Amino acid sequence: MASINDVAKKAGVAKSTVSKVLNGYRMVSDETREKVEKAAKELGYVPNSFAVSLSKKEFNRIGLIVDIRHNRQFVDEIGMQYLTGAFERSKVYQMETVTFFTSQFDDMSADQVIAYLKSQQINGLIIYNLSIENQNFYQIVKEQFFFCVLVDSAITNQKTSSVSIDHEAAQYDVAKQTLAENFYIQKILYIAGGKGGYITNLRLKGIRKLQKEMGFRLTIAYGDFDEYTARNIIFEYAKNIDIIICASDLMAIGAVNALKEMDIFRPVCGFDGIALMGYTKILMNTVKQDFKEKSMKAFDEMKRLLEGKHGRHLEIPYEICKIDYMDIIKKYSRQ
Amino acid sequence: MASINDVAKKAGVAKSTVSKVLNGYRMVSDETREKVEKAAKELGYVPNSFAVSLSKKEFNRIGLIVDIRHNRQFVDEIGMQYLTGAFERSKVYQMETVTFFTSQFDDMSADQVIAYLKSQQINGLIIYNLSIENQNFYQIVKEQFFFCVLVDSAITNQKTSSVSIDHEAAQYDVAKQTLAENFYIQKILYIAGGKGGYITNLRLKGIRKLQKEMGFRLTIAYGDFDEYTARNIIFEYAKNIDIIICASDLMAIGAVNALKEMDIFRPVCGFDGIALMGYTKILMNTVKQDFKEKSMKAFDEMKRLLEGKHGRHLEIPYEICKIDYMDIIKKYSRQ
DNA sequence: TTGTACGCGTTATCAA
DNA sequence: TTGATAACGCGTACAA
Repeated sequence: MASINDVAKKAGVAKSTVSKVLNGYRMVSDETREKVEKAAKELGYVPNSFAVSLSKKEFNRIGLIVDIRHNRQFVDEIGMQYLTGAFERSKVYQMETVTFFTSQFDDMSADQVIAYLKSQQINGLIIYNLSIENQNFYQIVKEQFFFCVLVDSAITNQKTSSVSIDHEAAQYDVAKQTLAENFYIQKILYIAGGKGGYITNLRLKGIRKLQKEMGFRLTIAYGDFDEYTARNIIFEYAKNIDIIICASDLMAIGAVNALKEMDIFRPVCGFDGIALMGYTKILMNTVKQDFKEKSMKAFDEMKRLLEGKHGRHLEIPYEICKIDYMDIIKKYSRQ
Repeated sequence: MASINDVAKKAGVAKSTVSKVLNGYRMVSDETREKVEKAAKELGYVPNSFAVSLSKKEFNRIGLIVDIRHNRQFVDEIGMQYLTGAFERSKVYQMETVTFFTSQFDDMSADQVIAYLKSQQINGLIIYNLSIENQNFYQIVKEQFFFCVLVDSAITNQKTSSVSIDHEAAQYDVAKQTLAENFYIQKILYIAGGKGGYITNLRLKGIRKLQKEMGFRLTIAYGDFDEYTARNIIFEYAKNIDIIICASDLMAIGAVNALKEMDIFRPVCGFDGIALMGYTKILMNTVKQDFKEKSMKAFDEMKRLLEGKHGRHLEIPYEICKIDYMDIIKKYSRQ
């Protein structure tokens, strides 16, 4: 790899001059500029970004933390959209990005994680779907070791922003709509996420608010965002229930499939609007979010934090709809 | 951020001594070792990886190139598994990894891509599912600008290895098995991938080999690995066909759904073994690969190349099976 | 066993 | 307008 010294030698100038030319300083004669540019081109010179960072004392790298431990299909699809959104923005802002899956940190303490990230010169973290069990990152966020943007969690502090939809309102809306489409509803089964989880509690608040308004009987079970668990919950409760509201599409899919096996019908609604829903061929209400858009917003917010602004909460829109198979395959078709 | 100088000052030793202690040199007295370790700990010292690289002249970063332009669901699921596999290995080998989606490079020339990657100090590329249309990366691989490992393509040269299953044999096997399960098969429709694609041609070879052996009538259509396209192909051809062999699960899913709409039954088989298949509730033969395992093998191979070994082709095993919904949700359940 | 001095590739300052 | 030189943080011969 040709270095700036090689270019300088070839062009017959000092390396500081090369640096000036290549960084667009204006106080250079056209003659030397041409000499330098020619030499650089011929040598295929590309500046060493490590040396640039070192010299400029700028080490701005953003870590993308994707929680990949569970919710396989769910996370697959959403995670990929998160990444594409972030990558797109990182290119625009010329900020370097490093991707991590939380599973990489499973056997580390918080201190070790911090040391590891710092050694990689990371000073900003975008954390997607931080789950309550992830003690390490909760601590990292709280103690403000890095600038953080949380997607779908909602801690904010001086160095931390959060980006998410209004989970409470969304859960309220999707449930209400589903109820409106069905008559004689008395008993509702709500399959929540993980017990004690932040998002889980917000969504629970939404369903409770609706309960207060409409006065149905509410049974709550925790499905842990897990399809298989939701399935078993259905087997246990569904017979004496009129309708099932799920805190995620994946659990809703598990629920519908269990109902089919029981050979009974109950209306079900989900949450997230994942494409997988289309493949089940079941048209049910769900809360659709634009994950890529959300991720781009998160990146914008990171930039703001890096510029010294104070952390804040950002809300993004959602939509109640049904996911249709044909829409999905057409949307992603190459035709 | 504390630097090595700060540690040295605090410990009252020279920075070279600090370096020696922290890098495990043995020729240090216990006394100074303790002093240094204490100081480092108190300051929360973490070496600057940029400076380390610069000093050691080691810039080993591996770029992971994921082709994300199309095959949405397909790529979602598989891409994520590729990434987890690579990340796992990168941690073991202590090699830094940078993730790219090909869409980031869409508006760049090959030279620009090379310059960009080089400026990021990348000298190894693991390229997943390089499609024939991706001229840039084909050129990059061929002209050997970086050490490359191709997953599911098969160029090899001095600096390039490839890792894949035996596509020809796999296509042959899955088709043969599917035929064996059905009688009176005369006319076969083969929905291939992209015209002229490397993998597409290999799989075509497999089906043609079977045709020679068994003597059925073979119709070939190009589905472009696209579900929607496969669907339309079915509408056009399926009536006069006994069985449908697809070069990907996604196309197979599109095919089955189209058949259902036509209200006719035809045996179908797929290729890849993706989890999505389970959600369609259609039990069909497919070629199952372990994508994570494949990605780890690719990383191992990259390490080999970096050590100066010659590029080569690596074959990994596959399995003919049916993807069952219950297996899938149990496998990924947290219970 | 410890410290000095240099080099890695770059930018920035200041003198020429 | 250009060039020498000092940083940036670290590793490492080599000298002490």
